[in-house]
Amino acid sequence: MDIENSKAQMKKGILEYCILSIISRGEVYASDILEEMKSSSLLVVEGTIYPLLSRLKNEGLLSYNWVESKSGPPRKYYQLTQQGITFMNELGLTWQELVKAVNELTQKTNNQI
Amino acid sequence: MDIENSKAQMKKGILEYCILSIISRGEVYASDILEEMKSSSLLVVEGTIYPLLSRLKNEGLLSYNWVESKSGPPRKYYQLTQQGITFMNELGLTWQELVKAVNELTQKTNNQI
DNA sequence: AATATATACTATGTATTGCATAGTACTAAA
DNA sequence: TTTAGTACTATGCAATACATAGTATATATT
Repeated sequence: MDIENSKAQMKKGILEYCILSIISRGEVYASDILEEMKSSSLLVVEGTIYPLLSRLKNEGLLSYNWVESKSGPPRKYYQLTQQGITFMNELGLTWQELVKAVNELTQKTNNQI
Repeated sequence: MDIENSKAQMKKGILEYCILSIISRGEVYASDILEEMKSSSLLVVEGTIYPLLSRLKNEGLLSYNWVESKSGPPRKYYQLTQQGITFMNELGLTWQELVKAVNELTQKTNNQI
């Protein structure tokens, strides 16, 4: 039985919310997001974030500008669309409800073990 | 863009923890768990819970006794194994760390929007 | 007694998602 | 010109929740 796998499963569903949240603070490109997630101990890798950004863009939650870089190929700087902002706020509510529900459910337990 | 889907994705990774937690309070069978989850606004359905219980049992986190029922076929009453208790506690730690990390990450944001 | 209904568990297939991996393309240093 | 670093793209795999259909048992209804 692998705790690492379960840990990864827990993380899965909230990546979307975290990434929208990071982008909402100001324009960033993929590597900025990777950095930010790493520093929050929510490790993510390239293979995860690029497809996710593409998906969110295709769904109309994000848009981007190409920006030239001095140290390599151009970068996609992402920003939230109006729809993205709305969606992020809904995810925030969902997250809070989830935390509340899980904490209530599991605290009943901890008192008895 | 479907908020319901994202909501479902968030829920995915924590079901395991919730179910172990419920079982740790005392022996229950599948329908008890379904009831408990529903009353915590963490809706789950049969098709989810039966395979999950089987998986956890095969992994050695749960064991069960057959108990006769007056209103239908016999029931599997589950309990945690020692390994299951250990694992549940690890999941609890993981959950708390995750909540902390996500809240810190997203609160930075909310202050600026 | 025979059928219908409710309950409980089983089995199979699907969709979504994170991730591993390999590949392309561009810039700058060596 | 080659090498290293950076940024994005494309493909396939594994894990999980869920939909759906099916099997089996006990009680209720006729």
